[in-house]
Amino acid sequence: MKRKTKQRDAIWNAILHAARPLSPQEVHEIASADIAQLGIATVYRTIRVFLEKGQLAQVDLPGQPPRYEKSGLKHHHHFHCRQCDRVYEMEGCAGNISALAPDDFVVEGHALSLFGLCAACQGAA
Amino acid sequence: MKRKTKQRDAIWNAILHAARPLSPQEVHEIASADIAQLGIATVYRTIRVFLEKGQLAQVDLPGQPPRYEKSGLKHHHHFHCRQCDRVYEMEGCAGNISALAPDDFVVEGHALSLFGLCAACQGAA
DNA sequence: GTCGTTGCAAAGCGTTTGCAGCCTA
DNA sequence: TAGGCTGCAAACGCTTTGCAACGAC
Repeated sequence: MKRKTKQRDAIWNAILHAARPLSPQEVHEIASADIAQLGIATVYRTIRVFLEKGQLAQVDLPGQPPRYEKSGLKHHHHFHCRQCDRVYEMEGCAGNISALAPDDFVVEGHALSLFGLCAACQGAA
Repeated sequence: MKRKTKQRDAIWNAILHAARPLSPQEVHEIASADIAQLGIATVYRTIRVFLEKGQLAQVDLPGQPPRYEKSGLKHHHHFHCRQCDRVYEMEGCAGNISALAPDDFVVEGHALSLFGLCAACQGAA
């Protein structure tokens, strides 16, 4: 990344102002409000550049395409609403999870996610 | 599913005898030992039929294509080896995980997975 | 013989890449 | 002006679907 462009500004702003991890499609939709004919390929390329620079973190949930949030957040997990498909941040972490693995396995990390209905979708149901 | 065929036998046996969840490709490779020119499309179609019949359960891990294991196993979680890419079953479950979600969210379930190196890959390293 | 099932090839779908033109520095 | 960046369209990898032939019952 050598140059500052309005496409990159729009993409970065979209991610920064969202309070939750966004999929490439979500980023594209939001950033398109600023730049009408923004190409989806540019979104993918720019996300990758941000990842390599360490500005973005990839959020993988089971059975879901990757989403992205700004990096540097402290250890946390996610809640996936099965109705609106949005992903929310959750603070905290259940401890002692590594103990579940066999003794001769090396545990490098863990992923935990909850799913169900978010407050908004619960009210709408 | 109305008829018994050697393709379905081979696919079911592959899954049954594996002690871990298998991807469609893994199923195809294993079952191909029985039936040389087994088509990958048949594997996908048959897996779907087994899913609909409830004989199979889908195992989704973050950032991974779906894998499949026979259904009816008691609540458990998985370990993903980043070296050999295999997925292993783990017994047990860290309790009280639902408490992480906001109070006004409805938690329907959780997914927990560990990643690192399995015993075999650790020895090889 | 019927019709559920199969293998092959084509179609889908989300993501990546090639390339000519654009635009930042 | 140079060359990084963009949009478009083609290419990709994995999964699904269409279709004619096969084979279980």
